[in-house]
Amino acid sequence: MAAATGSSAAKFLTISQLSARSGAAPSALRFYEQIGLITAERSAGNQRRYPRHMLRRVAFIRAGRQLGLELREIRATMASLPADRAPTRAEWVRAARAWQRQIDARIDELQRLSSTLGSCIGCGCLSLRRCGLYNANDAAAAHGAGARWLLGDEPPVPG
Amino acid sequence: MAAATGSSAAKFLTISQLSARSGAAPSALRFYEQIGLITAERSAGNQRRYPRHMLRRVAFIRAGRQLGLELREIRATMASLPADRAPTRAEWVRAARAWQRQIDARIDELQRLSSTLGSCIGCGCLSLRRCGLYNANDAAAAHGAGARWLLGDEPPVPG
DNA sequence: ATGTAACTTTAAGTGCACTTTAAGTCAAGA
DNA sequence: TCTTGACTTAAAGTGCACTTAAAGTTACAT
Repeated sequence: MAAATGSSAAKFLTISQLSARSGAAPSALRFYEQIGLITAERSAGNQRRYPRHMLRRVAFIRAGRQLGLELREIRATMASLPADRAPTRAEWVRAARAWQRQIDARIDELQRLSSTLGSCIGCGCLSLRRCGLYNANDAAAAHGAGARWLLGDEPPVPG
Repeated sequence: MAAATGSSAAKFLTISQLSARSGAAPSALRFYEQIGLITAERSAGNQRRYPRHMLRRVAFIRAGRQLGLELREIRATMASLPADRAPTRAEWVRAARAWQRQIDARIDELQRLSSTLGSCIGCGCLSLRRCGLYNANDAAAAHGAGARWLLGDEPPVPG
């Protein structure tokens, strides 16, 4: 076996070890480093060496991506976590709660849309005037146009 | 006032009328046409003219995008809707239900992740061995690496 | 008839999150 | 020492969903 591969009890991880255990491709890890999401120390020969707590950090990033968060949002949340050591319990709880709020907001949004669609199924959505969803989406209405008339093909002029 | 702008009771809509009422930019409408999501008839002078039911179709696309669906998924769902006329109630109900299933699946996924994060907050996630989330994410596990060790920095070797 | 807003096209550009490529360097077993 | 896999870099490429630009045409009130 070549390089540092296999020394699983070592203090530092190589990029392929971190990749294998975090699920992020090596190229992704280099990219994360480029944009300042993670950092790496270097070996004598200029290869990246990651302290073990970096695995938690990368896992956190991957989990965020799975939740549909953008890297910039993840970066914002991670700004409260230390880059050079494992977080304390209090630090971790704060960060995790911030995410839970974002997830829950997204769930609310989807549930609202799901129930909109539900009523929509109920009414058949073939007539705007009889559709209870008429102007149901305030966020879109605030934008001026949006999905105000999700189903209708007539302007909101009563009569 | 120039062009067809303002004739809101007309049988056909211009691209800017459809844009204003659907919330999609004219460039987006042209793009949707390019990839076959919508179609347009043409005026004598080669300008796009949309039948009124096209508004429903575009609204459907926009709603799907808001739900986080990709255009290819939206296209798949819309394949069951007629391109040249308003859908019947039965057609609409089928399509809407297909979406509701997708939304609900996404909600389930997020709720699972939210509760994972919740337990995670509870345990502090500073020790893999004591963390109940250990291997909680089967989807990731199935992929080989994934977020199997969301929080830990040790391999899943008990003892 | 004229002015101008709205339209047309094709091609290139944008932002995100990466991946791939190319050319070269490092690490370690045989 | 040699070989080979793992690593390094910078730059270009990918896929998605559009937007912007440039150059020219159409529609319509006046």
